[in-house]
Amino acid sequence: MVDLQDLHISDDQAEALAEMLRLMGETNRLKIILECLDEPRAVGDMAAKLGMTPSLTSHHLRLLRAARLLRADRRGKSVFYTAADDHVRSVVRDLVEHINEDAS
Amino acid sequence: MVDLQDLHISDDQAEALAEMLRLMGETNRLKIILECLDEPRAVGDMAAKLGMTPSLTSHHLRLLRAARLLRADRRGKSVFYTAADDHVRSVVRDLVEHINEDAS
DNA sequence: TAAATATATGAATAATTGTTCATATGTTTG
DNA sequence: CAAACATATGAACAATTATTCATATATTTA
Repeated sequence: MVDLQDLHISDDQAEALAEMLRLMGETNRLKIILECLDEPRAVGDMAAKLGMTPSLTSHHLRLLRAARLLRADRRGKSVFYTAADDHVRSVVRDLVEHINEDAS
Repeated sequence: MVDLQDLHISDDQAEALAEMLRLMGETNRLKIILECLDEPRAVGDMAAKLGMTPSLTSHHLRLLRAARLLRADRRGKSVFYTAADDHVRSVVRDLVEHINEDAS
């Protein structure tokens, strides 16, 4: 349970939070995040599954990586992306939970 | 606790979630949402506090209202905005919680 | 009812951002 | 080492979006 006071976040925190939300607020990127939330996914596989070019996928991945939402891990020719940490996983899961329980 | 399956949301849901995140992903709008999350706030008061013009504030409020994140309530000359429902409050609080506990 | 106050709206512009395409880099395999 | 494969990158362009400014609407008060 969150107290009212806790909602007063600093300007810097508001900007940081907004940046994270902005990154998640694009459908393609959100889908990418969801794809590689639980297990590492190769760039090409995601591109194919989500119907986008590898190039575009890579551009989005770069933003997500720069923001430390995802991390990259090369295995041979492929590069696998995963959620950077449990914090990210937790945030995204909470959001999905909310969407799912929202029957309105 | 969320099972892996729960993260597979439909395309429509992904778009809906992305739209919500996109709206929250702009610093001014996020601050507006935070302002009027717990108690109704007048447009002018928010504009003054957040250092933005009433016009711009109103434009943002229109988007938030259209997306049913906030609802408007006129009292005399002023219009007060509040979080549309507990779902919205809950989502935003969860996000703020995450930001606050993120000491990394 | 006229003036003052508060908010909303539309059009125009500025700024940001998503996408594409050509090309480069890194890695494996013949 | 050359060819093939996977990903990344930069520049250019397209699309979206934030902001401003002028003006309109709604409400109260003199």
